[in-house]
Amino acid sequence: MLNNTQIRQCLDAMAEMFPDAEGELVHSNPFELVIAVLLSAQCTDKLVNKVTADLFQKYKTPEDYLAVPLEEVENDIRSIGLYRSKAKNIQKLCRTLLDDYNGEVPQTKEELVKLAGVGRKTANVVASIAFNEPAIAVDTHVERVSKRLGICRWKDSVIEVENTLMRKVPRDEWSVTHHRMIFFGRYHCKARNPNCPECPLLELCREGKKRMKKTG
DNA sequence: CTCCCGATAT
DNA sequence: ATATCAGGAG
Repeated sequence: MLNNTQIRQCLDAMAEMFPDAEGELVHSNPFELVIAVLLSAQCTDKLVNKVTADLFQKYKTPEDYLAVPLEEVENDIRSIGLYRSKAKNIQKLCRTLLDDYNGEVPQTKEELVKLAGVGRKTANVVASIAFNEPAIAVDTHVERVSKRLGICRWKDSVIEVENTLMRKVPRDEWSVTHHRMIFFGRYHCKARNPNCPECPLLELCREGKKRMKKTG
């Protein structure tokens, strides 16, 4: 496991590699962000942006998504994958916004996770990006990077990873760290073919050293 | 735990 | 062909 100094090295290296890391989901208000993040589950941001380009032209409000049959929403997001459950969740979420929140997106994580299709990770992303609430959303990249580097243990659950990061990273760096870890994971410490040979963190990375030994 | 599920990289 | 993609619900 890495000590606090080594974790600091990780954060600094990621900051140097990806100084401009930020969310890549295109949106112009909290409602669009919720829809975009919901759609992004098990799916790349690039593909989500391709779909929402048309989607957000057609559907501006919760009422708009409820004014058409479920099959029409399904069809409009089909290329995303998991489209049946996501379409159903979108309409259910819109119904809740109208019934319980006056058509607005609630601002706290506690309220956000009550919405259909919004779990812990999505709630963290929305709270962080739309409402400036410090949060570390643990997705597949954050989890993989944290475990490979040794910031947390391999067997840790998503919530344990999140708690460890919140404990080890200063609160005012949570959101930016979240984005940098995602960029680091997406473009450098990739799931399939991590770029260990050119990694500034190789010397303190247990997984990286193991891989370098294996593949030369 | 399983299921949802199309697009993409390898 | 197959693993993986900014997960969540049942």
